[in-house]
Amino acid sequence: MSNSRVDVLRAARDILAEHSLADLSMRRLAADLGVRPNALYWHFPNKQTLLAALSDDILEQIPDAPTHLRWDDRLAHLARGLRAALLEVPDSAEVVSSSWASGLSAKTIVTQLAAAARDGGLSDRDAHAVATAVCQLAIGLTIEEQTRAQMERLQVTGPSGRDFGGEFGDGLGVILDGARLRADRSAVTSADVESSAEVKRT
Amino acid sequence: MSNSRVDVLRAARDILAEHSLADLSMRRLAADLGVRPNALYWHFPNKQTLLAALSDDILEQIPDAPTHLRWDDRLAHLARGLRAALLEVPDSAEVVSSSWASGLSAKTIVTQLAAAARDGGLSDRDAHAVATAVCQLAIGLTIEEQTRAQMERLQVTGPSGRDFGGEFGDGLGVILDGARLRADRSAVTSADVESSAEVKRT
DNA sequence: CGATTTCCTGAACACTGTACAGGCTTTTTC
DNA sequence: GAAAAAGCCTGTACAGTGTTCAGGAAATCG
Repeated sequence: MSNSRVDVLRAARDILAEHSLADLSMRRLAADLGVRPNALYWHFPNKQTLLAALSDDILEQIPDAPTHLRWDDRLAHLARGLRAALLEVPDSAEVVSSSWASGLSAKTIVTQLAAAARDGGLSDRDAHAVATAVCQLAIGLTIEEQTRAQMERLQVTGPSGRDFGGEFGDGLGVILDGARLRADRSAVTSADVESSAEVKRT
Repeated sequence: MSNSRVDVLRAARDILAEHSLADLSMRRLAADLGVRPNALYWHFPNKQTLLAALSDDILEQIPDAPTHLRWDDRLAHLARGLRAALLEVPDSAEVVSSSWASGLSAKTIVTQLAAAARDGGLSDRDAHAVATAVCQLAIGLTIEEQTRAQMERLQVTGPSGRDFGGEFGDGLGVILDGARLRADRSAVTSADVESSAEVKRT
């Protein structure tokens, strides 16, 4: 009869899925759970941390990259997984964005992406740079896409005519090219120092 | 005695500068202008479009890139100008992000960045991809930075220890590397077709 | 002068996140 | 099996939010 923390998160997800972030109020969420609004404050200290937990929840759906893939393909795989996970839940990109900004959520996807980049021979700095560039691109573009989708649903605007999937693929391609270029560079500069150069390109 | 549209925008900027986005309510803004809240609805149909105008206002401060620079340095110049303009006004990155998402603001910086990339010989698609990657990186990272700054100001959190300037520089470097790689590619593939190849790299 | 534009007021509506104190069940412990 | 503790919720309330509507004063223009 009583709700648990995961019940709350599931209900929150459902509101996003069937309505929008604007409809995700503490009152609405409580009503869907058959409970008074302040009951939610037993599970979460405030709305912000609730949204952060929801954000982590959504990003946990990203599948791990197959280990047999080359590092750059693994990067691409994770990146597309991130975008797919965001697209799965309407307005989730905005939730993730503000949760990352508030520092209340995990950002494990960044470390996963960075790990893949490091496998390509990139320095920690470069690997982290690639990871953040990919994440910001995915999140930023998806915010735009999902906001448009919501506006179209409310009929306040017609179709944008933009191909967000294409834009993301193009941007990802540019970043990956940059990453590969740096992988090559570090391969030649460390060839006489490192012996276990696992780089197998060209 | 009566306020004009630009007065409202200036007052809104001041609230961001001296307080935060959370303090930028219609009531607070009206109070600062010595006016009742609903008076603002003569100038703007709603808060969203007010914020979009504010966003355009902030991004107009980005200086044009010197024409004597090479295309990639011009790109870097514009990118740093974008970041600098955002850092000038606290919480402006979040304002710009939601204004872009709502489609109510101009995004001229994207076309400027894309134009610079096209000067490097990139296709329209690639140029646009580079421009969006740069913008999303700048905006996304600055949202995090400014949110942290606000939290530190309210003492809810200690210093993050992150070097946002460095992270931005690194990410920008990766994207620019990707852009340069594509510039080189299109230079060789179009060498036998185009005669006016202005690319002067290596 | 009258008409029009520009800017504002007063009052109200339907919301929002959150705080405090207290109460009922279910589970754990001695 | 009684006592204690967890877990989850209620009632009420506060202080704020964006926005709407009808109306009004003051400046500008023909």
